[in-house]
Amino acid sequence: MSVQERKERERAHRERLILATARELAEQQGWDAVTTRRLAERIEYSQPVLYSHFRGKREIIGAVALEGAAEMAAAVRTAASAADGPRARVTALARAYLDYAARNPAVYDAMFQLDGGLAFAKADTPEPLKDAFAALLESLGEVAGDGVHPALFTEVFWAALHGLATLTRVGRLPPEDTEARVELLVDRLAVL
Amino acid sequence: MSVQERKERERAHRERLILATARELAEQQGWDAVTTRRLAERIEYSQPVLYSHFRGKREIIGAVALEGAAEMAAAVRTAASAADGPRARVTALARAYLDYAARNPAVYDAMFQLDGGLAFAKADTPEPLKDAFAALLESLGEVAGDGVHPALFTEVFWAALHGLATLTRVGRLPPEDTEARVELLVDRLAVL
DNA sequence: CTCGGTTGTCTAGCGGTGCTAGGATCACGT
DNA sequence: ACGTGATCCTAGCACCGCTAGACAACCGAG
Repeated sequence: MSVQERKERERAHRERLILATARELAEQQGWDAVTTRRLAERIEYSQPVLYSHFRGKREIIGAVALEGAAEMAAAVRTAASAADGPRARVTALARAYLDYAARNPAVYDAMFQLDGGLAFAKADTPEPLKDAFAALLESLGEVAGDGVHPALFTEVFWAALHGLATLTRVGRLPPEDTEARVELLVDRLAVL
Repeated sequence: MSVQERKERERAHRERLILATARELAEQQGWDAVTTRRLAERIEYSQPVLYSHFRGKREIIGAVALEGAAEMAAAVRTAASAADGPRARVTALARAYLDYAARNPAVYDAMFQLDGGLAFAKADTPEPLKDAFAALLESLGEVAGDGVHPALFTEVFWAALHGLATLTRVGRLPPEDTEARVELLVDRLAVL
């Protein structure tokens, strides 16, 4: 069965190559530039090969989005765990979130702006997405305040971060004041 | 010169027809369904006519976005002016904002999700966009709190609303708890 | 070692997209 | 009545996501 195993390894390797290439291309030139033809050319295979790994372009975007969700969850947890006290934790979380979005705009787009064919707020929500929300909940739940459901508070805080990230990204909010906005958000929303 | 005037009237009328049709089609079947061919067919003209009014599809989306910004500014002002006291005003504003986004998802997409080729946070920002922000500022400025710049506060509050609107729209936040989220947001962010 | 069959890949093409060049047609002013 | 200029349409370009069908390369059995 060694032959089969080798083939599976190669196949998995190529799948990672596809995703890495798609992501790289998207970060460099935007998702519009990620066409199946260009992507195929970059990985030095023909177009149909892509379809033996993914159902279509949507699924490629979705796969990149899941990667991003896992990375972001890790980034948020790392930042939060390195901070002392609830206030520092929440601030670090917010900064880490916005920082990730700013540094990986294409991945963030894949997660929230584009249609990656992913389900949400349902039973069949992919694990990385649920875990990313859980990562936020871990630090935000403790500052929800009395009588406020931690999940509801997390949703609102998350929505605020998402709004800041997207509006900043499209140039509607000047990037200079990001730090001031984060402080205002944490000061007001969190019950410390 | 009456002939020329009549032609200009007809031309303006046709331009409104294009925008109304694009918007209707987008609300019915999403922006993906708004192709130049379908749009041309619906207005009963050939494709190139569209290009005598707009540079391309982007500009059509942009024009719909500007319409939407004006409408939303009006909706927000109406809601705010009908409320007594700062707290009721801010709550009404938030509800009006989210309500407009929920009732006109395609227009909201044109404003914030799609590339309508519009400039922001710059000198050449179109008037309706600046005015929509001004409409928010009018009611939100008075609850910014001491030592907080009204514009900065408005940006943060707006971002939170935008986040709630978009995350709800794509199914990431369950719509049932919208009211609870609005109350939490107003309670915490606004200084009453 | 040969050979049948499976597995994998590519070429070619379909219907659709946004956009445009060039010709026909119509309505106007003289 | 007629030349002229504006207006509109037909036809086509290059590109898109996606797929059918031909072809080659490899595997295991005899």
